[in-house]
Amino acid sequence: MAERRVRLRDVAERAGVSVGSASQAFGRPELVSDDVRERVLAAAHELGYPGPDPAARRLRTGRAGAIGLIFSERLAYQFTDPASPPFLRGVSLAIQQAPTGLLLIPDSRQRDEATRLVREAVVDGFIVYSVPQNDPRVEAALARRLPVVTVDQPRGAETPFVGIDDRAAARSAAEHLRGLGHERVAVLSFVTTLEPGSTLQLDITVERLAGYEDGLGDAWDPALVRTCRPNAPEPARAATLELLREPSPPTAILAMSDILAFGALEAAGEHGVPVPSKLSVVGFDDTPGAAHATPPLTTVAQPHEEKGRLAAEQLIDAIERGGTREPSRTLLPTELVVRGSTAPPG
Amino acid sequence: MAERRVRLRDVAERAGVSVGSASQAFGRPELVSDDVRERVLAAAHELGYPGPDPAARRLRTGRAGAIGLIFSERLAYQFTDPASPPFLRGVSLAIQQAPTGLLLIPDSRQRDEATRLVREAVVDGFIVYSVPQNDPRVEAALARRLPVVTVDQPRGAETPFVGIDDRAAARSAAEHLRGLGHERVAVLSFVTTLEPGSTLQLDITVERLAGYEDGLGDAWDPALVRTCRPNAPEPARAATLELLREPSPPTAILAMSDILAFGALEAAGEHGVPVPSKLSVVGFDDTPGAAHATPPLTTVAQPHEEKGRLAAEQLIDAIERGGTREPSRTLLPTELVVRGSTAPPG
DNA sequence: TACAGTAGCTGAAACGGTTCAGCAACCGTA
DNA sequence: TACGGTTGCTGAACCGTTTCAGCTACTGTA
Repeated sequence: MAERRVRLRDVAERAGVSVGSASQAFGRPELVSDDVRERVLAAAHELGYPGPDPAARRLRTGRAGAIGLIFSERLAYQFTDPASPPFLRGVSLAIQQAPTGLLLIPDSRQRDEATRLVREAVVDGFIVYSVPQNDPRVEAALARRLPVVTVDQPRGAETPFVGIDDRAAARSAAEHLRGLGHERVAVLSFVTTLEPGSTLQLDITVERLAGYEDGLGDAWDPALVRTCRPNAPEPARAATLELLREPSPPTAILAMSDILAFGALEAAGEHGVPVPSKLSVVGFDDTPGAAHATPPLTTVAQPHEEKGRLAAEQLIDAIERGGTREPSRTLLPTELVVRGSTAPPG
Repeated sequence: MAERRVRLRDVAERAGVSVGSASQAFGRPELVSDDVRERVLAAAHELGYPGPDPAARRLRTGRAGAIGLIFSERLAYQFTDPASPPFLRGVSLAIQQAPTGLLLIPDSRQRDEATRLVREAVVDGFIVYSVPQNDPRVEAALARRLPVVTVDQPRGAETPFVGIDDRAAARSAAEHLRGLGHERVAVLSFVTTLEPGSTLQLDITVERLAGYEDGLGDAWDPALVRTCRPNAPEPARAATLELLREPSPPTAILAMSDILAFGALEAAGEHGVPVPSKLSVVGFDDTPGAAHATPPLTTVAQPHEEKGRLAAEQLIDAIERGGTREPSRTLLPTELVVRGSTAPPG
């Protein structure tokens, strides 16, 4: 079967014109006469020509018409994180303006498969979204010599950067609890490196821990820090139950995400500890569910959508300007949103 | 500035080998001697060669290494719909196996811009996700003569199809209310066509309306159908308030999405109508928030993630098999999840 | 020493377009 | 009639790879 693919050359031949004219008929119709254009289009139709091959056009013109998005975690997992949709919404807003496509690059179990995908992506630039330090995919992206914009982490990337001041944001949450009078404050943390002992460090975890420590001052107690993996309610629930069962349980909990905070609330309910009178909980992200939780969650709001939009806009801008540009650094504001899940220790 | 791009030819020259060998050194290292491979890699390093150009490779090999995803609505809006993340999670699961990239194709204000993006996408196939009938982007995708899989709608697509039986699912929700004894049942519906009077029909809306009618039987009253646009709580809230203010208000509401149902719950609260004792509400989708709503929402669960996974798997399969295949039709099961938002009329 | 077999390299032909210099034909004007 | 100016078409170069037929040089065996 598989009859030969129809090429522009075939169309030109059938229409009785040169391939050059045939190409114009599709790409720059104003350059050819009506007569030629119609003949070409008719021939294309008769032959079932699917239109100029994108790959070939790309090769010649040098523009891919898409930007690549490199995520931290497995792609599938990424879509369980409530922070992703607003971020992607922001990115979408920007690429609809261009307009340009968005290529999601999945992670893969094998590290080298993953970097291969980065090397082979047909894109004009990359957004690196919250990726650990020393991730080989970032190096692969940089090696492509295309414009790259980093979001959230890695912190030290030699590219334009868009993010928040995680340390200050975490500090504000901790100070809030401290101001209420809490002395025993536990922390539900993300992992600090992706695999134990690896160099794949997650900068924002480190930053936020530092911020919590800043804000808690002498109330900071490393023994009350629990690492939750993955970022889901269940591990947080388990960790919280464990904390509550201790001889002198914490009176407040700082969670690095709302998701973790939800797990904590769940555990408190199960254990019969009323929130906020006996236990205060602070989240991070201000996801849509936070306001509707019971009790409504006190949390640190950060502008996910804005991050996505700015990152994509900066990238598109860099692509259009032809790349080179000194690394800029955009830190967006965060805000502590005080709701019903925090109160003085009771 | 802009020193000339480094090509494989330059690397070969520097390493003192033919371009053929240089190509092998990258792509099929087992075919060249260690000596050549090392010389090539060293030369590449010295010259700052970013690796074989993906566009050129694609042209030559004929594989794009990515699949395209065509959404119904503006991309940005799409990420406000809670059904999208699980769907994308399913797609991600499948493409991580391959592995292959996922190109999101944004809609654009101008219709022709949008179809241009479809025509120019460097992909091996398309997933059409919940797109209206006669959408020109679907035609553009079909014209590419690449494998296409349709999800949800358009219903009549001449491609493999993955979806649910929307009519039966809606009927089950309506029958539930009917079984509880409700006589006056309102419906919060999606729009039926994208623009008023256009031929861009949304099949699932039509199907679900038919299902509601089936299930309600003689209790079906077209005057109690309200169209909510967009799919967001606010329009549903407004419509519900309006319904509740009528002389003889409905005792139950069928909503085409949980999002709409949430708006209805909100309105009921505002209007002082207790749910479920004075007003029953049924949603659709069983989104994560449904179980935690107050009261917990009775809703029709549908397997979004499964849809995404199956669609992507079928597409990848078709691509690997070289395309041709008779259109299959996969209808996934739905389930009415009865929670606390429905009760006999009181 | 002769010869078959193998490993490794070269060179050129695709892949399917876009772009552009150059040319032919035609127009209007003096 | 001569001539500058348009308009529209052709043909070929080029984009940067991969692939493969064919060649060379070497290895091992009889």
